[in-house]
Amino acid sequence: MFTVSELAGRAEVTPDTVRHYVQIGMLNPERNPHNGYKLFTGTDVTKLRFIRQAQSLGFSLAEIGEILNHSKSGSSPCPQVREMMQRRVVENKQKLDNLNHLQKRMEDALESWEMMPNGHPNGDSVCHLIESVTVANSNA
Amino acid sequence: MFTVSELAGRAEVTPDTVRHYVQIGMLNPERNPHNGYKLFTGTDVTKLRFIRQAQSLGFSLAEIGEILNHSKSGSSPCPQVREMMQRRVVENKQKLDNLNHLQKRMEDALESWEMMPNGHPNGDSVCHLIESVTVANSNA
DNA sequence: TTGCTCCTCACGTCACGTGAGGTGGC
DNA sequence: TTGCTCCTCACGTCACGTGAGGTGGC
Repeated sequence: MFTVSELAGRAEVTPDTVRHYVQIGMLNPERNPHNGYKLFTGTDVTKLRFIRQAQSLGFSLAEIGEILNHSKSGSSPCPQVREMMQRRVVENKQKLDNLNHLQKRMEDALESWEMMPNGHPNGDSVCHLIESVTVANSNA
Repeated sequence: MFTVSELAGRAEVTPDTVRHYVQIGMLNPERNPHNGYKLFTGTDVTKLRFIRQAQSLGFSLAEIGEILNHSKSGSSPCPQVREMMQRRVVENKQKLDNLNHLQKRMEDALESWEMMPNGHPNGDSVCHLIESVTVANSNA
């Protein structure tokens, strides 16, 4: 049985992260009846590492929670995971497109600003540099 | 003078966004003494459009607030804006790198999973698909 | 009177980090 | 007794969106 920081060390997270996961129900430790300390098992180590691994693949805690619930019933979460991952790939591609567009707009702006003087603000203008940029249709 | 939704319409934002900006002090309307309604000016339209424009370039409201404060003194915010934009370009490049790495890891994972069977969870494993992926050093 | 808009709280989002105030273990 | 860890609130982060409950304008 491990305490909060023993578990945290084994999965390379902070103790506060462990406490957070307990609070939102991702981890359900027993308690030491003498002092209320949380007590984790080897399975919790596996579970916590799994959570971190899944996060590094871009899954949200909510998604990981679903996978965990599914696997509690003993059935394989794998088909579900394959589907979720496919959705995530598509979403991330969209995000990359947005960020690439943003990057281009920022670089173009910087370049065109090189030739422009510094203006002074008035009621009709705050900073003509920013105002000179073409309006975006989509936010990043 | 414009009401909340008249201003909102002129800058293509929702009335709730306008109220939010008032609450955090980005916009400081006068009040109609008879009913407490917020009253905005043409300068507020310029300002709100500026805020949206800057946001579309990736500036945070806090950064935009700084620019706005600076320009209130009548001095040019432009040199500051050039610097901030350069920082943002670098940061965004970093973010793009992270997301590209994530995308590659996700696509590689999906591909390698095609050959793998669906496993069943136990105390040592939750989903071997996810666990089979190489651990990431940096989170996205 | 109806229907639209306005007003002010105040909570929810996402995944923690960071005090605050107090206690157990060695 | 000291120093480290543990515990439980509870607030802050970012930029709003969304009720809740009530009022003004035409």
